[in-house]
Amino acid sequence: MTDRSDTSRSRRERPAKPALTREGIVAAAVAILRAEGLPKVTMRRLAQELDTGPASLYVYVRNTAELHAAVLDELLGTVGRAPAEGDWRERLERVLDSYTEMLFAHPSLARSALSARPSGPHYLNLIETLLALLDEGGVPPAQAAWGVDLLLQHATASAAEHVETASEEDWDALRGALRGLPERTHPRIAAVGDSLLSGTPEARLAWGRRTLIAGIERTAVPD
Amino acid sequence: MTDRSDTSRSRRERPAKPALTREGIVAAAVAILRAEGLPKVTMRRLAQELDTGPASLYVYVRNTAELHAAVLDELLGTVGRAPAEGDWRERLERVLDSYTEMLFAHPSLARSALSARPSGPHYLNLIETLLALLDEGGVPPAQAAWGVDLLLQHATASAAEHVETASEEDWDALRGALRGLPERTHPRIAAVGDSLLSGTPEARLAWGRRTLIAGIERTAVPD
DNA sequence: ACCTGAACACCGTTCAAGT
DNA sequence: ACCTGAACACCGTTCAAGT
Repeated sequence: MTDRSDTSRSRRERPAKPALTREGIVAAAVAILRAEGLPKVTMRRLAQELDTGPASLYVYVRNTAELHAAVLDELLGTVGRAPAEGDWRERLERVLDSYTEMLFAHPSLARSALSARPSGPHYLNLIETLLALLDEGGVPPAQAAWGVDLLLQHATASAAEHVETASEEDWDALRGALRGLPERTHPRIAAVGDSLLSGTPEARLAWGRRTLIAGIERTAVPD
Repeated sequence: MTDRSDTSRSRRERPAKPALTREGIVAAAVAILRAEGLPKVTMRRLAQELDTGPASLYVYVRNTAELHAAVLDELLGTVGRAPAEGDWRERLERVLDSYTEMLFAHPSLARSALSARPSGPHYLNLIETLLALLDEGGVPPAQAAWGVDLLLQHATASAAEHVETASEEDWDALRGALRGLPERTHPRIAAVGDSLLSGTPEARLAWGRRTLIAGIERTAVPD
């Protein structure tokens, strides 16, 4: 079944092995991400894919976190620019939607994006686009700046929540716990019923976004 | 220097070794968390602390994720209840503050809380408290239910952003990238200047919270 | 039922040595 | 300067065997 055996080892049949450069490394990392997910994008696995040892990668990449950040910015390339039609609200939501969709496809990347502040060119383009849309909507600059952070955090965190770490069982556990609570000790939970868990991810995401925008429009930043 | 050598190995000088029960395991995990942070709270390290092999822990804990969730709920015990004084807004902010403070002290726990939906008793108490405060503020139940999720996500994500993974360098990188952008291609970023990175974490957190609450108060949930 | 030693299948990162 | 083999110091989880 396994074919990394002796007989096939020396045949050169690996298709399009990327060069050992930063670009080639990132390209190979994206390929592994697409095929098997971020947890498999490890230094060792990547080195194997590039027919070298893990130590070689450290010439081009500081560490695993930086590698993951580079992968994120690469995927962000598909998101950047704003759509041309609709009023600013619609367009804002569409840009955020495209960012979110990308992250929903790779939740573990969202997770890493939360702690490793991205600063790649595609990320900067996204910020520029969002700022322009909020400006068009008449949101004061300082408020818009902090607002962009909040909107991106919301999208990123929502995606990160979907890493598939037995999370179906977590949900069942929470659902069960909520239903089993006596009204006497937890009256408000009983009162809201299933609302705590209702709605599709998309519906909750859209509501969250509208809620954030409504707040951003009317909450001034401190001096 | 190292004293896990032969001579000291058989002396029993470990203070207050917790019993091999779920409670004892969680207690030991919390102790390691407090002393050395979540990354050190591993099955192997924990087993070592409890003078046993890692395999023994699997009788009481399904896997590492479940262990971390149990640790989170344990620490959540210090947060639960609402303060008695002030109007609902002040009290809401204080409860969220106490939740946030705990997570800021353990950012990696926040990170794991984002993907492993908590469902422990202390977490349920926190939800109940937040729902009661929003109800007191006149927020419709369904809106409050989704709002609680948004508020907790904001607090958790903000804490998770602070995992110390060379993040000082990330910040510098972002700051430098923002400053180096030509006004021609990125006019809005140039226009908002330092606003994108301004403010203390506390100030941004407080603004985010007020922004969220303002939005939650006036954004209806879809039917 | 509970506990364990040993094994399987991995990790990130560093460093001395080579080219 | 770039690249590497080998090592160091770890991981989570399973399983057959013991009590």
